[in-house]
Amino acid sequence: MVRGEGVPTRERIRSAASTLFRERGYARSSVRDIAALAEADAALVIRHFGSKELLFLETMQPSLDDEPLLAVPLEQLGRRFVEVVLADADEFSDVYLALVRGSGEPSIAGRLRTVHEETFVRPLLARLPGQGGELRARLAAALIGGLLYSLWVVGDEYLLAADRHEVVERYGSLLQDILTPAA
Amino acid sequence: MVRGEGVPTRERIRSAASTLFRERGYARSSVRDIAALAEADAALVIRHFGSKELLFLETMQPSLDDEPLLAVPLEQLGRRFVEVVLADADEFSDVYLALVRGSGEPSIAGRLRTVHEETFVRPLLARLPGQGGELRARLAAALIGGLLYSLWVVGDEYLLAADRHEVVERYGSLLQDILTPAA
DNA sequence: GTCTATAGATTGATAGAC
DNA sequence: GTCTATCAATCTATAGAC
Repeated sequence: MVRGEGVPTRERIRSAASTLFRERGYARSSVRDIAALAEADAALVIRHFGSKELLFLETMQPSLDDEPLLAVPLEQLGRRFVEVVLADADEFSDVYLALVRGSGEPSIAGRLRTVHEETFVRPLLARLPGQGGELRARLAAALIGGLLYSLWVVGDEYLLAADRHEVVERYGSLLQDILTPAA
Repeated sequence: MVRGEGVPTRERIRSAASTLFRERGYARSSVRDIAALAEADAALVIRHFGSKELLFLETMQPSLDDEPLLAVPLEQLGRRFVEVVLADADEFSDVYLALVRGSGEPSIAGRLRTVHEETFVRPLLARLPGQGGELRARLAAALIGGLLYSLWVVGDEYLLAADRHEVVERYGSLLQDILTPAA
């Protein structure tokens, strides 16, 4: 690592924005703060990305690796989904939290809706064809959201400290119940 | 209704703050906006309530009428809880949404935690004594939160338009499953 | 209790030299 | 591409007259 070398300003700004938005959220991160962290000029932030809002939308794009989800038999999808969500939590939770907390801003609310749709609803819906599938998929997505909400938005310390395998087992089996009802 | 009569300024400010915080959230509601809606002076807002933050905390105190929850047999608590949450949604959802969206602010995050604890976890925990009760109560609270999250934060239009009785039946029976497991 | 006036800081964004 | 300088608006909060 040589000082003055390498990373283009635009990338340094992107990286700094990603860090700050995840740590403090949209409202509490100023363009000046981002510029300072990137060791760049505040004017360049706007110059490169148009506005603070566009910069937020460009950097806050959470994605789950849902490849493993599609590969597993339907009877195991419940536990598997919870497992994947918790496993990717480090990459996923901060960004997701920023979207939830920023969702007072209409454009951010739209992004949250899209992410919820694409990440939670769509993969489930694909596995639940036929009558009643959509309601079950959306209630299942609500259930997933509830776990993230409890862990990352509320910050339930008991759950955060709980044995992960037990949470996967318990909550995953609930999820399984709505995907493939016993009765 | 006679102009110039009646309602004290302090109450007009409180009412205006409640309206604006619920409609726009914490970050997007300014002291000036609140004063304007209350037809009062901006300085009086601070004078009466100390700060914008204290005004928010004083006005945003959601409460569920959990009387019906205590009266019902444990075997019916799942559906009943979902029923109550959805029935009180008009009073409850806006305030809860404001807390979630404002939870980037540490003091608001604390309030959200308290409300989650008192409103969701405590009533369930009271009904689930004995070993493993706390984990079940907290996972159940997560499940409840997930429904509110899907409906009010994400705004899942399919669920919002769905038959309420069916949602109560389906989601309530999931909740029941974690309160009183079949196996 | 209520108001005017304003402090004092911070905000997002732009113009224009280099 | 990068910078200085700054605009113009907004913000919370306070001081002090009435």
